[in-house]
Amino acid sequence: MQDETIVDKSSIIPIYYQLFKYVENQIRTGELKPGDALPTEMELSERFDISRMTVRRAILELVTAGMVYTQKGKGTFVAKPRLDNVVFDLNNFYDEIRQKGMKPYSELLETKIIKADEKLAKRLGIAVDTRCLLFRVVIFADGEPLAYETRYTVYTKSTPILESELKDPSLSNLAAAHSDTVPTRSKKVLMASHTINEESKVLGVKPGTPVFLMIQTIYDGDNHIIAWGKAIFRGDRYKLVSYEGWNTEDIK
Amino acid sequence: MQDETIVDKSSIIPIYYQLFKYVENQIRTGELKPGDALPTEMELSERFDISRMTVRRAILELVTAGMVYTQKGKGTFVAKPRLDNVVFDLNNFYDEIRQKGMKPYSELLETKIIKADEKLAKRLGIAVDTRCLLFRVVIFADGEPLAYETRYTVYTKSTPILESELKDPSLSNLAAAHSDTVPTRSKKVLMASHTINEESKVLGVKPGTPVFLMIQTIYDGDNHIIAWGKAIFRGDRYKLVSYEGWNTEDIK
DNA sequence: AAGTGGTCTAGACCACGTC
DNA sequence: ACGTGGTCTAGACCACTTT
Repeated sequence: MQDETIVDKSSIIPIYYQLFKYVENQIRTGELKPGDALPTEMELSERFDISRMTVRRAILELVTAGMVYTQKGKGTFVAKPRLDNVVFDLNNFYDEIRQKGMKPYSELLETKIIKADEKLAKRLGIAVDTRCLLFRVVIFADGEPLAYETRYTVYTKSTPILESELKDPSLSNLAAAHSDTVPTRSKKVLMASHTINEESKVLGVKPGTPVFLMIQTIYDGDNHIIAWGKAIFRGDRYKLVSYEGWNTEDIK
Repeated sequence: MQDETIVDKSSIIPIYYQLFKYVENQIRTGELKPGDALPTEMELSERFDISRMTVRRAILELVTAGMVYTQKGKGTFVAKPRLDNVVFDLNNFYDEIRQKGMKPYSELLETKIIKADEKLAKRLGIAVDTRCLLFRVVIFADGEPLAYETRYTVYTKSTPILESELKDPSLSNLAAAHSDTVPTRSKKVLMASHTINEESKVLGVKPGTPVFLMIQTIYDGDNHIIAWGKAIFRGDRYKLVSYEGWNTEDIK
């Protein structure tokens, strides 16, 4: 009992991928509906005359894609698309701007070495008066100011500030260049806010313009904070888009 | 040549998982640094006296976790943590509120059947005057208004509006209940904005308070729009948090 | 030619759920 | 007792990279 019309064993395309696409299509077209059981692994193995391990590889891909779920001792079932979750995925400003077909450019407003005051010392988890590096940067898209960032790193290495850092700046690069340890983790918090006076001037907008406010903290492997940053970006120019569910390619 | 001190073959814990954790730890502690090559699959297989397929399973987990990458014909290498990407992952309001230890509750301001005007018809991709269902809901956390949602769905089924829908409302549930087709995809756009008069009153804040504005569109399997919604949530009460890199559990 | 990861096989035993 | 998915083995051949 076998069916070669679906799976071509002589094809260059891996068998597991062919089977994955076959089942994916069955789900997409509604032939298999949420809650329905898939054929058992043995059944698929026999039907297409392929080994069970190969079937399992295909099912693993479906599980990873969130389209099916398995239950030990029971079977494999079609999942309901989870549409109530939202995932906003964005890259650094430079890549995001380029991706939209615009030209990124950044202007360094200020860079200096300072001694940490109480507030900064707390943010970086260091002692007061520790030497720190301060950066103020404005990021432009096609000549228009889009974001305003303030960054701090501990300045332990006395490394000179390189031109290259100013060209495509990101907090983690900054942290990597001026720290003894390797940045491995980051935490970012996004809030809705509006500009105050200084920020309005820098971004060239009216005071009170809606903005996103993002606080970033970068950690090394020992969970020590090695950098802290605040980014403000214009709500009228920047949107976060999220696609959820199956085969979201079509609506992008 | 084998080493049983790392991998315990008699343990209940799967071998591939033990190996995964072992390598993960080597990377985490810096014993293996970004760019370093992992031992070859054959080498790991012989060293721990386990089959190559099991070694591959462990490596697959590391690849999925973004900690290593493979190159055909060359080897497997430790990846650099990508810290410039941001992923904001949030559930529906009810789950988010519960997760923060607060009590969610929603109040239905209005629900009625309307005929689509031009603007709504365009948003839902339907003809003008098509019958639609309108929902206006305020969502509370511990008695304090947090979000204000306006939702529209095409009203083809004449399904009665159930009490259960009002208890834990979400746009996709609404769409599922009042549409002939199954919601399988959604698009959400997040913007920074501020309240206007009506929204300020409903949320009990001053006009001009910073808010997140989220536009949701729900599609069925044929990419027809079956629901559209606008959600406004308070910027002073709601934050989006994102963790990136390796082992972000520790800093949560 | 030798070594690497990518795919695939045909078995095996296990824990779990159902009957 | 039986069927299910979860793990594991000891081979095999392939495409690719390096020597």
